[in-house]
Amino acid sequence: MKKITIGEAARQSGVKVPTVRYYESIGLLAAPSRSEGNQRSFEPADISRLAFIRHARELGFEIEAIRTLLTLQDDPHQSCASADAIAKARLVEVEQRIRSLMALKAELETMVEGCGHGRVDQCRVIEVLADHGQCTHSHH
Amino acid sequence: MKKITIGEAARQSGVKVPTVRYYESIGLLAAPSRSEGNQRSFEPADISRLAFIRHARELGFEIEAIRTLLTLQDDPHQSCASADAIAKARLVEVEQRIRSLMALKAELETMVEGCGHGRVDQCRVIEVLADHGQCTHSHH
DNA sequence: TCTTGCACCTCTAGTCACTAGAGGATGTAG
DNA sequence: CTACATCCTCTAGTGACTAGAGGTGCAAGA
Repeated sequence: MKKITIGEAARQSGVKVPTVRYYESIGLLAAPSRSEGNQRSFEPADISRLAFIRHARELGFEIEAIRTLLTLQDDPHQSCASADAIAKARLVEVEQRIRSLMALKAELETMVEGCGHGRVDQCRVIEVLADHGQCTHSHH
Repeated sequence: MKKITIGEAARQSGVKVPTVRYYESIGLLAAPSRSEGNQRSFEPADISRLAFIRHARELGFEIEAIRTLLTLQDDPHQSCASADAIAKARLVEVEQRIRSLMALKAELETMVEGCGHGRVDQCRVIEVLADHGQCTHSHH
């Protein structure tokens, strides 16, 4: 019976206040009931949902993927094959992203090590950027 | 003396045609001379500059960082300390990003492994998302 | 009771780095 | 000369928010 304000919901879920309103506006969260003075009044289930969304966002899932995941969660008798597929796809993406960031890290290290803190014309940072500019290496 | 069209510049630099125009519009690339019929005519130096930008973008540098890097490149008698600082900051970011992606990968693996391809109410993917939802772990 | 002051409301516009599309002009090969 | 690719400018859209203007609601202290 205690009314949960948007500020409280934000604090408990870790989602910012304007973001909660944004999620409502795009239909990721059902519009909550309102107080006499037109203020949103959330229920505990909304907090869990917001926390779910936040966690999924932190894991890098896109809003549309989260929408699917939430639909699945709303109907627990469905097969979880799609949830599994979404997570697997994300795993592949993440593995790819890690690989390319490792390559990038190596490249940045070469730059930074090579920089003797002299003038720009001897600078490895600029040089590496310019030199590799000609190459056609694959993008993410 | 041979005129380089925007299409040719795009092909040689690996930057797409509309993106070349976009870079010109934000002042990252000087406006090139024009043909009688108002078509852009680039010089070889523009191609190098575009390739430099492309490479830096692939390495995840932001446009404003690239703008600084380009200013530095334009005046090679400056100290390269700022180029070095930019690259170092980026390296720290990348290392952090790799660390959090590794954690994410582990979490996704738990999800996917645990999924017995049954119904949603036994699904690890949904469960992990919902359970960790309550926790307050640091973001990106 | 009044008033201070924070939290809430809606709405629009801005962010970043492009990308897409409309509607029209130019340049080149056959 | 006629296709047709390529070019031009312009506006608007993307994702996932974030910021700000201008106003209302509400709880606590004087």
